[in-house]
Amino acid sequence: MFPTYANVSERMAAPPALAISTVIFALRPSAVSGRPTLWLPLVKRIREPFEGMWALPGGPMTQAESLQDAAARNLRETTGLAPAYLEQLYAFGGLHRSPSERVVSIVYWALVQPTEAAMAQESANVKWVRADATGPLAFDHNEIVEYALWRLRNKMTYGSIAYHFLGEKFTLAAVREVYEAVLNRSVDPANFRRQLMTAPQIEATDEYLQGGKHRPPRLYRYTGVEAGGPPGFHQLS
Amino acid sequence: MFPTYANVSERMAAPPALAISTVIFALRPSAVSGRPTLWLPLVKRIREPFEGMWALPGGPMTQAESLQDAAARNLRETTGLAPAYLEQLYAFGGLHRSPSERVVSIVYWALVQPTEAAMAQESANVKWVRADATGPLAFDHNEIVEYALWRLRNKMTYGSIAYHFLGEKFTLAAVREVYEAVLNRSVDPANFRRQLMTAPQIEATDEYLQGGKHRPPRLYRYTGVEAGGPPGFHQLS
DNA sequence: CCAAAAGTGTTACCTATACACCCATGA
DNA sequence: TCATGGGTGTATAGGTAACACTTTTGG
Repeated sequence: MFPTYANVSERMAAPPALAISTVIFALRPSAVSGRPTLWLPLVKRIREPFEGMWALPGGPMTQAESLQDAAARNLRETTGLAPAYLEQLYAFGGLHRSPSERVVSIVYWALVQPTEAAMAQESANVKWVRADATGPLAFDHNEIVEYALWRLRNKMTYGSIAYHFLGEKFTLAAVREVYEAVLNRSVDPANFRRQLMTAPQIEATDEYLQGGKHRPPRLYRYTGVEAGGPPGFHQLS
Repeated sequence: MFPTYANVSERMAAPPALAISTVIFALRPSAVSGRPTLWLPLVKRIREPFEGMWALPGGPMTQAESLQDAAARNLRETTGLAPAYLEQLYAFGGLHRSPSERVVSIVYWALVQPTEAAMAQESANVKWVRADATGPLAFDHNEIVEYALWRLRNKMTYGSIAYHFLGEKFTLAAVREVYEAVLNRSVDPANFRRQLMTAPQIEATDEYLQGGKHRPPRLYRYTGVEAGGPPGFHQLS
């Protein structure tokens, strides 16, 4: 099963195991308040260590994929969705993350647009939970989720990733609800609207969202690109 | 030398090689203008691939060290200096970064305070170059340096890492010169001074820097901590 | 006294924020 | 018509940038 080494020094020089994990965020209306809240999927561990506990989706790194591709595949297999946003979070490599062997995990975080069908794709081994109430997780995954939340909030405050939670067309109120859900505070609708209007990447359509109880709001479109990385580095591999 | 595998599928499942590299920034007065500029150390490759070319300091990952420790050791061995600032940059894992085998590199970036002695620690296999003129490097190291520069500038604009380039006590003009060197533009001394003064982490001493040609400037001290990570995550492993 | 950097004062402008107000629609 | 969210107007405060000005030292 494992490669054998001729002597001790070769064994010491062997690389740690390498794994990929993903923190996948989606926005879903709360059952109680109806307002959107942050959710993420977990998978149940079916072997030791931490057998039976919930953990972030992930798996061992293979030779044939780039890091980004491995993370995207991981996301697809877990949620059935294509990533609207995918970015590297951090490489975790502490000595005692896993009790059995040394594992270095490269963690990605993603935003997906929750289709009704895909969210229902739960099973005995996959469940979605609120991001702020995951319960105890395997390995150091609680820390990882906390850090991912911090990065998400940080990017949200000045950045334009909010749109990746939404579909092609959206109301400005929907964008505001994304902000409120992620930052966990209320935002003045009037000022928020003006801030978005000054951004050249927001384009008004001539459509209105019908079917609401009140005045139909105008729909807008996001025309920016912003891949999951710093500007000028279109595909960091 | 290399472990052998029983069949093809096991070989495919073998992990990629794992390496650590560091981008080490130091500020040194330019030979021509006298103003401080950004420099970094390179090492000459003594084996294939890219034998004879210059590359970032680095080496294979070992079982016994955390990622942070491995990077710190790497830095010490190359510069002889302790890191004033050390933070993970990115994990690079493209399929064709190395022509021979698949390598995933976890790259750290560091700031050091250049002592005269340490900067002189050059040899046939180690040289310091200006960060904006490294020449062609081995592997994808040119991209990595570019990305590290982008992160450095980004953190500098709002953050407090500038002090890690300096000693314990410094003049406000010295801080300004750090900004100007990194951001590559001039900064208004009057406004810059006021911005720093409002920051509570800057503490005035009652000492003045003597020996200059003009009015002796007051010395200040930095009392913040800011480890190399996001707030609340004191030691991401 | 002069040059030059240290350090202070003043003003214009821009943006975040608070909040009053009108508009359009379903019920 | 009323309730409610969509959308506009406006006054205020705080921060940034530009730049004139005073202070203090070495030569």
